[in-house]
Amino acid sequence: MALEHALLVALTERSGSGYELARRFDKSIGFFHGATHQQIYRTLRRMEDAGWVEGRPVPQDGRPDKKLYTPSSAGRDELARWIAEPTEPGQLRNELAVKIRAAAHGDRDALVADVRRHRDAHVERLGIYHAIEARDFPVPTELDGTDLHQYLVLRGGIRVEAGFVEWCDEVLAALTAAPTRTAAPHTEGSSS
Amino acid sequence: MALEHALLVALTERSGSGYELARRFDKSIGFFHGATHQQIYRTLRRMEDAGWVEGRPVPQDGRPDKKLYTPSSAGRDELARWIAEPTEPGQLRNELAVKIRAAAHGDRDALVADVRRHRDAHVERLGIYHAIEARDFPVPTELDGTDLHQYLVLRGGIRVEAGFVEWCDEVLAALTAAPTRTAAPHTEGSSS
DNA sequence: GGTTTCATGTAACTAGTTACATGATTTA
DNA sequence: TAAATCATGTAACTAGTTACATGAAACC
Repeated sequence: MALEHALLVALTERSGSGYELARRFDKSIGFFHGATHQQIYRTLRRMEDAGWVEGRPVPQDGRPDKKLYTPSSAGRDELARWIAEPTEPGQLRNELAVKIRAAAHGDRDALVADVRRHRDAHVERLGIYHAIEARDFPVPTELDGTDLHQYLVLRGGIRVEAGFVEWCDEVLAALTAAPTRTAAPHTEGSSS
Repeated sequence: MALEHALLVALTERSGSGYELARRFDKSIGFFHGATHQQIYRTLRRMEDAGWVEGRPVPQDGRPDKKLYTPSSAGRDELARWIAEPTEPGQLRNELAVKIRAAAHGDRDALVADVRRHRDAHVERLGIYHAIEARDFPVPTELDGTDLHQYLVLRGGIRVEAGFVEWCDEVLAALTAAPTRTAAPHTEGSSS
């Protein structure tokens, strides 16, 4: 499981509560490993039981106590162990791809609309990533340490999102240019 | 859930047993939605309970009976309904990205070796996809119907894999060219 | 006075993984 | 004779999702 290790990385960079980690995940590691707050709370408790992190309750005025987690030396060892261990490339999952495969068995116009929605979503994400790149890493050749690693992950996000946009464009071009000859063209409301 | 729909697509194209579907998944839809045989068997039974498919036991000589599944009209309706429904772009998951973020807290050489392994794996997959493209789709402009949809999904696979290879190259160039200044360079066996 | 933020939690669920079992048949 | 293929299954587990609850504070 990588969530534990993703949390260890985040906590090594800065201690935090479950709530704070859920926030931080939304805008960095979360690009490549999302997690809901419930998952994070549960995993942090498991990690505490395993002795990888120490949770210290911090009373607060006006608002509920928070539990501040800090990695233990066992946690830091575990993180180093995991980094040294080879990772499996892992399975891609893409529902849109399954849908495109299914296109012959349903409403093609609806599919085209959905591909457009995906294209828009990827364009938006790409814009966010480019904005982060321009703001935080204007001179990438001088980067170093954690800054460099953050930048490289961001570059991965940019490549993946740009790739999806190009793929959506290719799919749209193919699906809108050549009407499928298996169904009658220009026919609205196909009856089964 | 998309596995049910992925199975419906596969069964609409050709009826098959759970075992056969597990095989087929390895080399087409499975590129974008892998599944183990247990998952497939379980899902097929659930789909049969829901009336989306009909399973007919087929006795065989010498080997165990197989159960041949065929989509029902309710299943075909469900597939059409699902295609018309918008899909969420969904979360990326990439363990290697988490590892790169973690690179400052572990053995950098081991990470570089792991990125190389990933690069090799993606190059290999890309080679497989290119081979399929050249063999099955030599003239993409003349494609049509299910053939076109298969081709478009394959194109997505090619773009994604090529993107990963380029990303790995970028990461390797950055991690091997500039030794991290946070740790002493040329030092073997970093003590904590 | 209604929404958003902070902060954590329980409970019930769906999805996916790993290990193991059966037993005949074909291939090396 | 050992391994792989065909074909399906049970059982136990880990991972992830969805819905709901609590309660004060700050913001509009």
